[in-house]
Amino acid sequence: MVAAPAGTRRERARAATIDEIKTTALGLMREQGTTDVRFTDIARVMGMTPPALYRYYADRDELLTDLIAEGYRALGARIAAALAKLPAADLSGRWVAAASSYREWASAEPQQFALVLGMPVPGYVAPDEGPTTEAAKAAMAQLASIFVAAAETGQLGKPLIREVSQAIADCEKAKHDELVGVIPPESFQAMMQTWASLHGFVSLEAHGHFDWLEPDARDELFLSHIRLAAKAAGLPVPSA
Amino acid sequence: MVAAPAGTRRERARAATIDEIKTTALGLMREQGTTDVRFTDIARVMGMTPPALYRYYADRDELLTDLIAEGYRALGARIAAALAKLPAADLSGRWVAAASSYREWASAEPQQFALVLGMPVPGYVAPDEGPTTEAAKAAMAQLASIFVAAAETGQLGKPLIREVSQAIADCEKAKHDELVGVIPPESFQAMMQTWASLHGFVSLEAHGHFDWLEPDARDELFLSHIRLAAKAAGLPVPSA
DNA sequence: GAACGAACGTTATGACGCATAACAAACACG
DNA sequence: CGTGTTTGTTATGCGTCATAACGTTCGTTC
Repeated sequence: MVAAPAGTRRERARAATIDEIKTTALGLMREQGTTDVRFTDIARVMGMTPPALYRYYADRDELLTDLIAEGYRALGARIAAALAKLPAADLSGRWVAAASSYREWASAEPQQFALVLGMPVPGYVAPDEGPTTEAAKAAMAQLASIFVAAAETGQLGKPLIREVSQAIADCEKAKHDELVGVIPPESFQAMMQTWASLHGFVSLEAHGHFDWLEPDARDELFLSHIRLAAKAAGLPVPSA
Repeated sequence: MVAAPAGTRRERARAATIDEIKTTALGLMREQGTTDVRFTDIARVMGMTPPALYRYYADRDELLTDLIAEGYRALGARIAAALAKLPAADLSGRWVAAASSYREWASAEPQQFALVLGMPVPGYVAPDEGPTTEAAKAAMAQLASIFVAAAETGQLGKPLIREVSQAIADCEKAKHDELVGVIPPESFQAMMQTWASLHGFVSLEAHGHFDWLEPDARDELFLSHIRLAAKAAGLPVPSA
C-alpha cells in the first residue's frame, strides 16, 4: 500500500501551487538577472491571470519574504551537502568546502544571494523575528559547527586577535550560549570575523567588483583569502 | 571685481538644477530608507512636474548612474577628509581612520552605500567603463595609498599569507602597475583581502545582520576586526 | 447522486509611476 | 524687437500592483 501524503488533497494542491510560484519566480529572476519579479510574468508562465496569485500571497512582499527564507534554506542545504561528503575530522577541508559553497552559491544565484544577504528590494524591510531570521541562524550554524568540532577535538588554536571586549563576551553569553557554548569568547569573535571576511569577498565578487581579475586569479585569490581567514581564526589552515 | 563663474548663465543654471535633482533624490532616499526614487516625488519636492526631469536625465537609470558616481566621490572624499587630519607617518591611525570612515559612511547613508557597493536597484546593471568605475578606482586609491606609504617607509611587513599565485601576479602587472607598482605582489593580494574583509563587516552591519549585537559590542567587534586585518596584511597594527 | 459551500480562478476596474508627445513660456542673442 | 533654443507645462499611453465582483471547480454531506 502506498503511503498517504500528508494533509488533505486540497492542502497538497495548494502547497504544490505555492511551490510552483516560488520556483517560477526564482526562474524568472535567474533568467532576467533581476530581483524584481512581476506578478504578471509569474502568472503568464504559470498559465494564470495575475490576480489569482493573490490567493496565495497577500502581496509582493510576502512572496519575497518566502523567497528569502527559501534562499537561506538553499544556502544551508548547499553547505550541508558539501560538508556531508567530507570526513568529520577533516576540518580544514570542511572549511574550504563550506566557504566554497557559500561562494559558488553566490556566483550561481546572484539574484537569490542579493535577496538573502544584500538589500533585497527597494522599500522592502525584513520582518523581525520572522522565518527569515530563523533560517539565517540555521545557515550560520553550519559555519559554527566547524568551529565547535575544532574546539571539541582540540584543534582550535588561539585566534590572531585575542583581546575580547566585555561587551562582546556579554552579548555572546546572553544571546548565543545555546549555539556556541563550547567555544571560547575569543573564538566566537574570530568566527564572526571569519564570516564577515568570507562574506566580503563573496559579496564584492558577486556584485562584479572583481570583474577586472581573470577567473583563475579570482579563484586563487579566494583560496588565499580563506586560508588567511582560517589562520587568523585559529582553524587548521588548508594547504595551498 | 568678482570672478565670472565658469560657463554661460544657462549652463550654470542647468548644472545647479542637476545638482538639486541629485540632492533631492538622495534626501528622499534617506528619508524613505529606500534606493527606489520616484520621479514624481523628486519633481514634487522641487516644485516641478515629473516630465520636466526628462530634460536632465533620459531615464531613471541615468540618474542612478550619476548618483552612484556621486556616491563614490562622497566615500572617497570622506576617507580623504579623515586621513587629512592625521600625520602621514601614523599609518595604523590612518588605517583605522580610513576603515572607520568606510564604516561610518555605510551606516550613515545605507541607501547610498547599497547603491554604490551592493546590487543597487532591481534590473539595473552598471555600464562598464563608465564614470562609476573611474570613481571607484579613485576611492580605492585612498586605501592603496596607505599600503604604498607603508611600503615606502619600510613599515610594510610580510602578510600572513605569502604564497602568491602566478595568475594574481600577472593580473597585477598587467592591469594595475601604475597604481600600486611600489608594493610587492603578496601585499597587493593582502590589500585586496583587507578590502574584502572590511567590506564584509561593513556590508553585513549595514544590512542589519549584526542587529542582534549591542552597538557597543559592534564597535568593539569592528575595531578588533580591522586590527586583525592590519595584522594579517602586514600593516602596523593599531593598539587595542 | 444531488445540493451545498469553500477554495480557486476569471474579468473588470482603480490608482499610480514611467515615459513620450505636443504645446506654451522664458530667455539669450542678433 | 524678433528669432531660435532651452525649459517647463498639460495631455496621453502603457504597464504594474492591487481590489472587487463574479463564475467555476471540487470535495464534502445528506
